[in-house]
Amino acid sequence: MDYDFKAIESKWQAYWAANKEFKVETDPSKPKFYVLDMFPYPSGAGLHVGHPLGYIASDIFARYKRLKGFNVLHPMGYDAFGLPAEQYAIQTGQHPEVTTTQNIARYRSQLDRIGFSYDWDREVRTCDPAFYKWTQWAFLKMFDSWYDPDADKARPISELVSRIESEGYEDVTPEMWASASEKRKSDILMRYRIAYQGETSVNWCEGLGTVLANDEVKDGLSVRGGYPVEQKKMTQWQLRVSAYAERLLASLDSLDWSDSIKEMQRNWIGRSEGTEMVFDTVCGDRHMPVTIFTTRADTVFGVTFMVLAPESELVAQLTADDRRAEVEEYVKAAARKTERERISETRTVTGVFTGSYGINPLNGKKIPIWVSEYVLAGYGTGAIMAVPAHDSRDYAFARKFGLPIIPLIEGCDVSEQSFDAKDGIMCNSGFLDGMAVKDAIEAAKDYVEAHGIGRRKVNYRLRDAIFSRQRYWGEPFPIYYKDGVPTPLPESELPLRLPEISSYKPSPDGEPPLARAKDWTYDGWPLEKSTMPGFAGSSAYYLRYMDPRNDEALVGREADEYWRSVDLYVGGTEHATGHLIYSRFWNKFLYDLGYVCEDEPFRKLVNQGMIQGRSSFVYRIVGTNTFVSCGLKDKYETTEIHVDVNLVRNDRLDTEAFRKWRPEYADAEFVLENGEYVCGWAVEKMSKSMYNVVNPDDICDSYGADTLRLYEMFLGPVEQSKPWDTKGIDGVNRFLKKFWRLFFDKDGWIVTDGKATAQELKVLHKLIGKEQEDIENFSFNTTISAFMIAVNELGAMKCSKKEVLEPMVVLLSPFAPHMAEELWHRLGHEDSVTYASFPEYVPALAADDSVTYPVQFNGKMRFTVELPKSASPQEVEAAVRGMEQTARWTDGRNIVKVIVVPGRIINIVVK
RNA sequence: GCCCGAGUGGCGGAAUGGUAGACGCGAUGGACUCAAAAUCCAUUGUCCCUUAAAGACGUGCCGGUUCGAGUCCGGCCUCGGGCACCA
Repeated sequence: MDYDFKAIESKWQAYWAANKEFKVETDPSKPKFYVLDMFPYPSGAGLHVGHPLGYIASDIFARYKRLKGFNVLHPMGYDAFGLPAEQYAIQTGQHPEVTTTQNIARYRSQLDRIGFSYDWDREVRTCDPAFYKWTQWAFLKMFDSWYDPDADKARPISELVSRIESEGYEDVTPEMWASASEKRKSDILMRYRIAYQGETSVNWCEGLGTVLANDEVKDGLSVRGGYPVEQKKMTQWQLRVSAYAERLLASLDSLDWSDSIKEMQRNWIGRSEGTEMVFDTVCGDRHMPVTIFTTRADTVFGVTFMVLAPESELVAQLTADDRRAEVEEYVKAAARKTERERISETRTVTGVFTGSYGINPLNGKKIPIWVSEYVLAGYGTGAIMAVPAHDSRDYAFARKFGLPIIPLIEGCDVSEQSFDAKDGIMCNSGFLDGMAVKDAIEAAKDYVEAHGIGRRKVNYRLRDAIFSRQRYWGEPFPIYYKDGVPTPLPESELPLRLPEISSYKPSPDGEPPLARAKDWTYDGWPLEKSTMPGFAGSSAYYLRYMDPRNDEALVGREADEYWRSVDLYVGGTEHATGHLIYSRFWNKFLYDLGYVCEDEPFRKLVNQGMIQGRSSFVYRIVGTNTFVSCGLKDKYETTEIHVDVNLVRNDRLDTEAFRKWRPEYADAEFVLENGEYVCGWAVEKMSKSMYNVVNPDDICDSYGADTLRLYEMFLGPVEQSKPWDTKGIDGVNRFLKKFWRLFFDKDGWIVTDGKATAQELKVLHKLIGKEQEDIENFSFNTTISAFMIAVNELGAMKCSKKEVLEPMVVLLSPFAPHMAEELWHRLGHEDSVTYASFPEYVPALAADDSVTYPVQFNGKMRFTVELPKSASPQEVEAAVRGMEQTARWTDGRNIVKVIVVPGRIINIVVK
């Protein structure tokens, strides 16, 4: 009886769906485990074989945890707002919701074929009003909160208001507040709200007609679409993520994430400890204090000039009248440049002198103040003290404009380049002379603080997140403008639904598409016209899965306290500085206000690698329609042409299929080698234009979902990127057939009730031990190898005993659930194998009774000796020393010591 | 430039400091077959050699620690990823 994967897979997929086999409820009697995949954006192209890699891994883990007795939450949904659907809408007039719904249906059918154990009753879609109600709700909470630095957490803004009313806060006095207009009060509170509106320099992308967050821009181009991005001052909604910088950094240590992703987040947060220092400045006869930030307070004696960012407000105030024209010209030129241009012109040093001077607070020296692009307005104070001897950027600037360079470290050579390293002994530095740099930094900080010149300060690179997008297909802001004052919609009005509009383009006067909506008002006042960015909907979706149909709360108390946080999160590294920061921020905010009980959303994170494409090539002889096999192509002048990988198997071209592929190849001729046409290949990104996209549906058709699952895992470690290469898929397919043949021969079912031998039990228990250990370590490829060995051994022993095979089916079920389900039922079970228990591992049954020790002399392998497993290292040594008499082993030399590595090896050191 | 990660057969990849190359693919030979497919068996790192035995050499390069290093340490090289005027 043959393994008929088609019948088996469709049968059990239907059974699982009909019985809602993976439906899960809160069940305090069982321990919980929450396994989550990063939900996909349903693109029009559908899934290729790379997408399910992480899903398969997490599904194996989820199924394993169920067998281990956990109540497993394993949901799936769609990140459904986004650019491609909107751009398609702009081109075709098709409502993005229509496209999105179609794409979701396609994704769903593709996912279903692979046999995932999702609880589909918990599906969420970010574009569903019932879902985005809670995105809007969270925004309102952020609008209605401020970050209290004393409590070090977010608090309701009403607490700040009462504090201002009674005692004032920072520069706001109770009197000021009492007499302030509504507009003025709103402006004051905007400075503190977690979700606030403010003018900043934003990444404006003309090509997309919207602003973008920092993580949506790479190399000066938009990540989506690759359009140029420029800096523009605009008033936008923002999230005060920077208030959480320290907490986001500190709790990274407690997370079970890969070092590389934690490091990426640390770099993105960019904590830097330094000093803020006040320099007095003179512009004509006006004096003005200017604050700078430095991490090298020890180098103040080497300051020879100061630099302001072109965008800094200080520039206008510090420009002398006779320099004004030139400075303004420079500032304008800098503003005109796109981010892209600034990057491409890296290291070309530009700048202009302001005509004013700063006074070094430590030695009273007068130093010129310049403006240059290399100083950023958004970091620190937008002004720096320049120490050319010990900072490479200051050095380049000083060289270009002929400014003095004063070395501060004994023996350093600054004739060719600056000395940036923080080691050596200080000189030319007054009271710091003779100190080591590290001590001097601290001494200088102490001095500066003691003399009221400045204070210690920690700066972060992490910026607040720009939260407005000038687009249609996103969550509308629950905000309206009453007399021009941003006012939150009452919670009872949520969700605020996206209005229907006639065209998805920006309005003729350059406003976002929502400006086209009829009657986009609340209570007679205009509603906010921008929408939220892509990361809004994905920031708390993991919480919604816990309680997806709750109309009263994002997540109910009971569900939250049971499921708490995600135990295992699987997804790609591309979200390291976007989604994974925003989600952590969002979660910490909700935690501060008591809406969730865990401070961190994702306990353990596994980043699956990318599956690249493996493109195939044919070689056409120039000017002909004749194609030459790869090995012979050097004998002709040829052009390399991508050929659809689905026409190629094991690098051999199906020439008939090739002729039918395209009309122009219908009469193609071939020059073969050994009767075959061999294709060339290269690893490239999987994409339509390279004809290297492999659809999982095709693999399911020809090999089955179980083979696909096994093969994707067998390809190598989950975390590693690798090209998809169908070569080798026969191996795992063969394994499944062999497994099947333990149960069936050509006449049918052959499983017997006989008692298992010690040998057979050893094979079984070795596998149980190995699988348990490997799955916990997320090492699935080695488990599959162990499985292959076990099946080969059982096959060789002709073992068809139920006592052995039944646990084998359970062991197989996380990997090849369809086959396991079929066999499980044939073994007489009524229930799904989902409810089986993971077989108990008995190490004694897996153990060998004797061990073959390799014996080495001075590390050189000489012979082996077989000793009982139970022998202690001392007994092993005694046994070996007992053999010492056999002199030829030691060549007349004496044994110095015998090293016994238990269970492993014996090494005899001779001299 | 800075910060991570990785370099192992023809290929994908295994190896708590302990017989490197598990497992799979591919290849070669064989069995079964009229034949093919499927299946099964054997061989498969390199060199030396007619073959075998036995040996020598082998985990990017150079050095070190150790009885013993793919693994640990120091210095390079190459590739991949992230950040990039962050003072």
